Amino acid sequence: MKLQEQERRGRGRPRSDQARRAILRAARELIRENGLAALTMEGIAAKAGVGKPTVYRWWPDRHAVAMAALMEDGPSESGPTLGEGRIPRRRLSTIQSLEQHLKKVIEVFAQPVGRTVARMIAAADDDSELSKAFRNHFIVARREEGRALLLRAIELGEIRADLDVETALDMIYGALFFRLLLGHAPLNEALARQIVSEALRGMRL
Amino acid sequence: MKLQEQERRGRGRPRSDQARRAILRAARELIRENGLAALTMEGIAAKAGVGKPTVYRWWPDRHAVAMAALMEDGPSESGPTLGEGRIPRRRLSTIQSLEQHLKKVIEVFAQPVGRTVARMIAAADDDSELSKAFRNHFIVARREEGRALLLRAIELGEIRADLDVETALDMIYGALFFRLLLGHAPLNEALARQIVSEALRGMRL
Amino acid sequence: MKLQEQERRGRGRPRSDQARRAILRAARELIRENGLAALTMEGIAAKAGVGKPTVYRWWPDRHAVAMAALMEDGPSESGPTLGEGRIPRRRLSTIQSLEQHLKKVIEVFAQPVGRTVARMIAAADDDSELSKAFRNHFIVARREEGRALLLRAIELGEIRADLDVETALDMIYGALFFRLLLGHAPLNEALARQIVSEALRGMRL
Amino acid sequence: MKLQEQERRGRGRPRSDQARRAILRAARELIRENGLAALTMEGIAAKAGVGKPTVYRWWPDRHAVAMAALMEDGPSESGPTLGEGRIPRRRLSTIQSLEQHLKKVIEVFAQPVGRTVARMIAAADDDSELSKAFRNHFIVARREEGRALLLRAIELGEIRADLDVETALDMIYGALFFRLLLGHAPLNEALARQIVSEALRGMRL
DNA sequence: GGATAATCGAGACGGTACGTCGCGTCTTCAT
DNA sequence: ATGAAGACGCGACGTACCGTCTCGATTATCC
Repeated sequence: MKLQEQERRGRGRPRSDQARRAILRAARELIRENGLAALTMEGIAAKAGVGKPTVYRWWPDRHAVAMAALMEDGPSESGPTLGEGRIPRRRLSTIQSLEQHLKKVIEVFAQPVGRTVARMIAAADDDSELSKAFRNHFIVARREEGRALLLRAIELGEIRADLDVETALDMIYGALFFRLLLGHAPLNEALARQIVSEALRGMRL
Repeated sequence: MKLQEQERRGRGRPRSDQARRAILRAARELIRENGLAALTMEGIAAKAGVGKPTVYRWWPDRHAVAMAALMEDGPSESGPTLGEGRIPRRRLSTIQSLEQHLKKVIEVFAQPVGRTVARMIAAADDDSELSKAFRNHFIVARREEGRALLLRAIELGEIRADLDVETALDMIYGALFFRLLLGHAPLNEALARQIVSEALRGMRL
Repeated sequence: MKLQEQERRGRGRPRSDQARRAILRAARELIRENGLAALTMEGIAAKAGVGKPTVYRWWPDRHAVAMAALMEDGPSESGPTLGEGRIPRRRLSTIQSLEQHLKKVIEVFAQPVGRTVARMIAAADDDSELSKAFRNHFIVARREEGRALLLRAIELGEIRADLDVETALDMIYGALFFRLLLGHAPLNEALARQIVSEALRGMRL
Repeated sequence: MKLQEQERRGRGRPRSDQARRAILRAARELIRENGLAALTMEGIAAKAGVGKPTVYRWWPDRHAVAMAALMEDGPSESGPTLGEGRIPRRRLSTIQSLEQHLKKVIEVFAQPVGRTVARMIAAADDDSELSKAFRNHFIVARREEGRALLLRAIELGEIRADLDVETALDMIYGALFFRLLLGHAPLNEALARQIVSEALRGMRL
């Protein structure tokens, strides 16, 4: 990261970070107001009080601006649910922590912006760096939290050691994603409990 | 219902089903050739040898045409995997049948059109009848097959009777969907086995 | 004429003169309401409660319908201003009659429909029978009245006998037409007097 | 006025006069090739190698483009027929000059483009600035030449001083217009002589 | 009186052009 | 020499009418 920034240094006057922030702020508000489909580069530039070429200088298309905008203040990190000293403090088992974690994830993604984020991830048909970063920011990071919990649970002997962790994670987070995008059943906190409960029976020693 | 239909009949030139089919055929080919993003109403009309208003007379936007087109000859039904007489013939347990079924689903959705279908489902942010029909056609119908298999398995005593079938189904199919849309891991036949295997341990008596 | 009508007779359902009248009536009202430019075949058919093909069966395009409609109840004939017994009765000289005649013509064409008629005549770039009939109905017929008056004036020795009647008529009616279409000066009754006055000095013995 | 112009300057890319000229040129050629009725905004834009919005940025509709196009190189000015030193040189009386002038006007308007121009003037039912400019360019300017000639003739004692010049001008030019638009009689050079001759008898001392 | 046939209202059809919107690029001026 | 402003070429949008056609229903003449 730092290397990239340093590479950029030296050539000409640095770009106005103020313009960049105005653009992202405008994009964010427009998405909230009218949804992703109604987001246009022209609208962003106009709302940000910025020329269109300035927007294009930073991002190649509206999708990229939207991703950047949502990553800046989208659903916030769910926080350090896995603090070393935290679990003992609350006397939560690792599995209970997983359920708590899933509840938070559900809470975030059940909101309008969360749904937008999920749709953007699903709809993206490219493999640009930004797309990867976006997926990583919103999904993979959470899945990593889940993985850490599962590994810790194995370590602690709460679940069986020969668990296929990757598949288990896809089943857990996939169930959330599936309900969110399909809409065939509610995406509420009860789901967290149900998922953990069902998964647990398969993961028990 | 009948009254409405009767009211509608008899007046004016009837809609040309030939035009309808030509439109869907053109849309299908265009999607296969250039992908969903490059699909335009104008292109569809031109390729179908049809006026633009005729396309709009049938469907409100390109998304709807695409859905209708893919539903007409998208990934075909995976077939009657649960025929009464079939399972004994092949000597497959219900759970083995589920794995076979998942393999077929994966096979279909791993193909380009399958990915397109999945993205369309995920990206749809409306609840129109067509959207529901599309989801039903491609996802819900398969999930129903899965449910039938699980219920049969319960009946036959292959898995525990107090299983939360809905959650289990969301975990199974969600895992597929998740991998397909996130692309963080391959969507291959091995996944079917892994999913069933992991899920099974939780579903055993 | 009768032969043509007899030739037309046949087996099928005869054309509905009621439909014809409804079409012309609708066209007339639409012209009055929104002007000629806003007149459409669809609008006419809808307003007349008639199918489009029925309109096309009678007239080839909207211009033709408009002409037919305006000819049916456009500016009415200015009446028999040249009745043999009428002039003596009113003790008007032929030239005074000409002025009266021009006043009536001006009165008609100064109205909105009159302006529409004039524009239609000017804008027509075809030489169809209907166009000729239209010009004849609204312009030539009046010019003929003028010619009759001039010829009579010559006969009576009110103006010189070697007058170029055709040119004189074009100058008289052309002046009206010119003001109407150019709009550079008012088209009012005073003009009738001015035209006759100026023309007369050139037409006197 | 100057303030408005100054306000407008400096911001943004200036309008391309090259595009403007290409549009007018294309419109002119299309009118000559297929006539006014076949002129479309789309055709103009395509032929000019310009986007449709650019055409609309300059003119509101096809009529306006046509007017602007014809004004740029329509029938050229008939030239300084009333040069101070010219009349004596050619030993033409003012009235003879008027006849010459009318011949030139006739020559121009008897050509296809001249007829188109006349029809456009007649058909225009608005009072936009452009319509006025168009009428002024093609008709009023010539009528002004005629007025100058008549006024000079009065000055020189060639015609009577109490002539109603405006009415006389309308009769003279109206006769041309009338024949052009009605087409009931030829619009040729003989007409110039006839008009002047007939008008003169009324204008003589 | 039944068959035949042209017309009727209705409205979908293949088209053309409309006028607008947004794209991504460019050109100019002010800072 | 950057950045806002905004025009540019382009292409698709969704709509309005065009003039034609295909329906079922109606209304006349002819056999």
